Amino acid sequence: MPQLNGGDDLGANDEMISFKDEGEQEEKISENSSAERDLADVKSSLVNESETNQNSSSDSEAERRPPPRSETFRDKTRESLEEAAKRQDGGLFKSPPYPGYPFIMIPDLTSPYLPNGSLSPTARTYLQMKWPLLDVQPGGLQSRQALKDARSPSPAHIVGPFCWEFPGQFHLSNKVPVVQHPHHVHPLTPLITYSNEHFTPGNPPPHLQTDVDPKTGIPRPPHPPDISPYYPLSPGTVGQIPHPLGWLVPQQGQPVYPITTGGFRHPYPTALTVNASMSSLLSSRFPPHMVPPHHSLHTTGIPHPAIVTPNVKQESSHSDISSLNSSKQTDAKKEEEKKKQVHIKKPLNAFMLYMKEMRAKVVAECTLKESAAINQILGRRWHALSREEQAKYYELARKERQLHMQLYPGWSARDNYAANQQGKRKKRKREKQQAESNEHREYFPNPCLSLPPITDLSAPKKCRARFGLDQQNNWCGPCRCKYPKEVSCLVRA
DNA sequence: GCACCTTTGAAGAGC
DNA sequence: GCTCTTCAAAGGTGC
Repeated sequence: MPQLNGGDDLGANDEMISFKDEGEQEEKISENSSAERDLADVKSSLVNESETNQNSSSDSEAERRPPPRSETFRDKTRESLEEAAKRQDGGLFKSPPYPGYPFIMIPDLTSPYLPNGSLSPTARTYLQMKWPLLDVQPGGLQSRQALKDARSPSPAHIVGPFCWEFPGQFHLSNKVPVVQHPHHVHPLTPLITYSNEHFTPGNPPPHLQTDVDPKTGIPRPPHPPDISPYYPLSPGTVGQIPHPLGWLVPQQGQPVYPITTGGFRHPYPTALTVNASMSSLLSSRFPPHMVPPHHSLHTTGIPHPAIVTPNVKQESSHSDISSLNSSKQTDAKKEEEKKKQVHIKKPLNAFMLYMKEMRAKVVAECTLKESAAINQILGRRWHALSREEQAKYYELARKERQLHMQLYPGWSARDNYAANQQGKRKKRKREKQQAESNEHREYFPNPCLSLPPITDLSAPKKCRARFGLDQQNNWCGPCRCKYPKEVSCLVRA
């Protein structure tokens, strides 16, 4: 975990290891010719090919990316560590780039409208800064439309294929039925100020189909005024699109803040100012597991994508008729829902936030669709990022964790361990690894030498973890010397 | 329908 | 204190 106050590591240790592994892996790949390596080569070449294509299409990025392995990330990390050692002052996070985030940024939008109904200057400035595509003019119809759009757009919305091609769709996760944020974008994403490239006006790539109204021929806004499965709307509130600030800013169409038909009501009540005391107060009265599953509302009344309610598909009917037809099923489902607890997701880490933002871009740049390959590219790009760029994501992730802690004080990552079919996956993985280990043992007397390159380095750690420092006599030979250079070999010496 | 792949990071488990 | 494992996202793939 990056030491937010203690230094400049930013997960540097792990990065060092990972980066080093990657380099060594490439070296070893050239030396070995097993079938697995060949497969890995194929995959790697696929990724490299994609990256090559990206380079041809994006010279600026190619210039930004460090030359392969010569000026390695390891070197950068070493320099940074030395720098941090000199400073001893808390490193990058001494003065976070977003002090008070997100609570300081929000008040500007908590009351985006002036009493006369026009958009407030601050909100206008914010919207224009965040989404230059928006034509936010004071008081005009455009401003209202802009704000309406602004309730949902985000970087991914504007450039990515995930937004308007699959509006209001659900995603069924491998593990738990998950209802996504309507537009597959993290609610904090719009608050990210570290990159403006996604906000650059421009036409989507040709292969990204713009949703065009078949009747008018006019491209529809990225988010059709459809009924959001995440924020169900009553017929009278159709067209009220969720705000881009997601769960941080209560939606106009949300049941928790109903809008009267008489006029425009102040849509952002004081509940918006979620602070620790309030959150703790509410949570003390209403434990997270007691949060009503509908609409993923937190005890504060604010929906959060981390709250996942199972079997919500039936709740997202797109018409009254279908809702009536499904009412019986819904009743039956409700009983099942009661049995199942609300699934609160883990907060996203820095890399996940980075992936979430950059995935659409990579998908657009490359023709790849497989997430596995895309993630490989993103992983390399992540390492290619400068420390300052990474720091922004680390900071954002830190804020997210803090917010998550405030919203769900009693939540623990351990809760989600059990949620995954009682460790079924864990067991399966363990069995798989055990089988692999046994396989290696069959052909190679020393398991550490037989493992693939990356795990080869971790293998000595396994001996240490398996037998402990006290029983080093049980360690295999290479483990004694390879891993604990400073421990085992010194002991033997 | 579900697990897997693939990435990094955070956090819990276990030794 | 260290390593290992799981889970976050994403969507194609295979069984």
